[in-house]
Amino acid sequence: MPPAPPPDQRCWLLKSEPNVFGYPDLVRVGCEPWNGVRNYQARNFLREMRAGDLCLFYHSNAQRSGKGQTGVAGVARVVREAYPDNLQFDPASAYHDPKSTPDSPRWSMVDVAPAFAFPAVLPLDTLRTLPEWQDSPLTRKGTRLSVLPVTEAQFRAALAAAGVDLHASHV
DNA sequence: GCCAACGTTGGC
DNA sequence: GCCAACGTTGGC
Repeated sequence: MPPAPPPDQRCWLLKSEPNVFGYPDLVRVGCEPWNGVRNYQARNFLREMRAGDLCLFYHSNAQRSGKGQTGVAGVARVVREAYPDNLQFDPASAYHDPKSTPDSPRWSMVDVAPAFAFPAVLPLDTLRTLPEWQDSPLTRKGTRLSVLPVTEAQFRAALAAAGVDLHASHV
């Protein structure tokens, strides 16, 4: 028997507006199809996700909606790998894509479930102060990807800054 | 293929 | 509400 391959778990960041769907909503529903992504680069990242991958759950635009601070609210886990986004075929949806067909769906989604919440939202301002996050698209002005890869160092730094003990979290 | 107009994102 | 910085669209 060959040795088991090393786990190639990757880390990601998912943006969501908390007034639309926040981390508490994810906890409430238990599992959520991450649909509505309509950017090719973000879609490609969705397709790279593997079951078990961990995602920082980022609350964007939180101030506007009075839903707390903008920043990372917790960690989600990928529980189902990319499959066709249901909304692209729904004419009533704002995410309907008339150019997409069931034969060759253009857009994908994954299912995510809550892993653990941060004790408090880790503010974007704090994230910006972390050396690991200096070069991230998230902290650079004008980059608006809603799905983006995060390095393991960035992931660990975020958890540390949030006061999360990685070992105690059963990640 | 170029590029101006337009729409969207998202911090502030 | 403002607006910078993108991505997309569509005329040519």
